[in-house]
Amino acid sequence: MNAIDLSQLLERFSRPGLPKYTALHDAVLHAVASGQVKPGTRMPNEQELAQVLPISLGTIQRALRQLVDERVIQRRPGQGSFISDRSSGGQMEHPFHCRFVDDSGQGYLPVFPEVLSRERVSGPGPWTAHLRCKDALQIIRRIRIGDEFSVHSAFWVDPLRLPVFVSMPLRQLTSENFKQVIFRACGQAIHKVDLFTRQDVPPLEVSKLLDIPARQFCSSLRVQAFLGETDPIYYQRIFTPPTERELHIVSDSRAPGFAP
Amino acid sequence: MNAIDLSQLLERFSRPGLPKYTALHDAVLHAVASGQVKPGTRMPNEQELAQVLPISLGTIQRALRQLVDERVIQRRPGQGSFISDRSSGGQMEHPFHCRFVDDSGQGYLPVFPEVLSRERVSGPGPWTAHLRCKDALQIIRRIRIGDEFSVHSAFWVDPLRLPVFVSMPLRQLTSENFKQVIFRACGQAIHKVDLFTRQDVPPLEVSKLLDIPARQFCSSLRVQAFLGETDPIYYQRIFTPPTERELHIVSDSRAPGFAP
DNA sequence: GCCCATTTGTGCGTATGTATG
DNA sequence: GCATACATACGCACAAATGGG
Repeated sequence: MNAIDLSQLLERFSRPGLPKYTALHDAVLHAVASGQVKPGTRMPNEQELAQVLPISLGTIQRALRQLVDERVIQRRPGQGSFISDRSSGGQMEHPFHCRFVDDSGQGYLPVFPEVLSRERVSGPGPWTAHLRCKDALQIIRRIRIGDEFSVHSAFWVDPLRLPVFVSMPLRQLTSENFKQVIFRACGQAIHKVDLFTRQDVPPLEVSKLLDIPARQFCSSLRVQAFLGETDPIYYQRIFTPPTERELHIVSDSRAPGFAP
Repeated sequence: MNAIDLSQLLERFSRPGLPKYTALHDAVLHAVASGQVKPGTRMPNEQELAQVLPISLGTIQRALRQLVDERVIQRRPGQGSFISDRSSGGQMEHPFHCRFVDDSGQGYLPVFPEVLSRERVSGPGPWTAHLRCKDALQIIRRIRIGDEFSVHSAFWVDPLRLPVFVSMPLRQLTSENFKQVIFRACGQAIHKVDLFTRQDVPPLEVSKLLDIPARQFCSSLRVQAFLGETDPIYYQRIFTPPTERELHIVSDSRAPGFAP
């Protein structure tokens, strides 16, 4: 990753009204998300960036600090700034905001998504309150966790807003990371995600697909995702059958929030 | 909340080696956490702070920006900076990093904690891997959610590190917010919380306490909390009986993390 | 609708401290 | 000890949002 590449990326992500530190943040994020730079890669140092880019040192530091907060990069005095391997890693690493812990307790079980259907649906529906649009594009997937069990995912977006999900070939949809697709399409990262969980009996067709008894209680997870802080971008519902596997919620929550 | 009070607080939280923006951040946080300032209160403006405190404008802005990120304050151009009412509110608002959603879907069910026991326990135990100490102080609580059901909480800390939990009267322990206690004792906020959830059968005595059938599956939540980013400070295990109530995980996760 | 004071938000340039190899 | 590179901090200038007259 050299400063020239970043300079070009930066132009693409610069828009009038957008703070420079956000543009730089998004440019780096894109370079990582798209696989253009591999984990471990060293970035140009602050000084060089400040010379090559039309951004001052302090502003560059602010952008990099945000990337550190988000675990996208790591910075070490005397050494440099490096692309972190935790956040993106490879293709399609973690399908949710949560991941199932493997036997070691350190890593995560691999996931294998399979798209079952993609269609426009008319509202009102579960997505309506969050997305604030009547009709939606619905993508149903079955996602195999390791070689142990499958979860069922229903995903809704506004097709007018994200036509990319309509046009993208099904085959590609299978291997794509949805968050990454949204980031590429909107030029903005998903920052806020609200999770709601409870025990629930899934609809019959879901039980059938997951190959579990009818009326078997599952753990249900609703996901409300926002672009930036307030802008609803997708809605999702996931059913997980009973399993001994622990779900790690990456609640990296930087908020203090007082309570035991 | 005036600048003079903050100035005194700031001195208390200033330590050699500690960045000024952290000291200011912690001072404000303490003022909020301890209830000295009420939600909605207006803070002195940037200029005034920069004049009264031995901190420059840019540094003050950095501290305030962090507080905004953490939802402790809100800032509005042309108006000022205000203590947010979401984060702390009052006494003992949310007992977990998660809260049960009420009927309206907007608010949360009230919680009523009850301390069942507090004792030193010898390791190794569930806490050992996280806290990295053999012996621990264990606090068992039953927490009533609304008037509907109860959850069971086991909480472990290192008594050498947080003797306050040993010395505090039981009655006070009941009404205290544990995170707030830790903040007061350590002068530092809990930033990182790892959550792990799965379906599990609780021990018999837990089933009995929660008044549910033996061998009834419950939702189990493990909590690993850190002071700052890496310093383990407490470990907790919570059993929730089957309920229709949704648990809202405040996963305010600012990390982008790519995936649908 | 428009001007204006207030307050936050962004950005620059620079200086100095500190960790690493 | 020394060069490198990040970390903190300062002071300033101007832009942008808000609310009141």
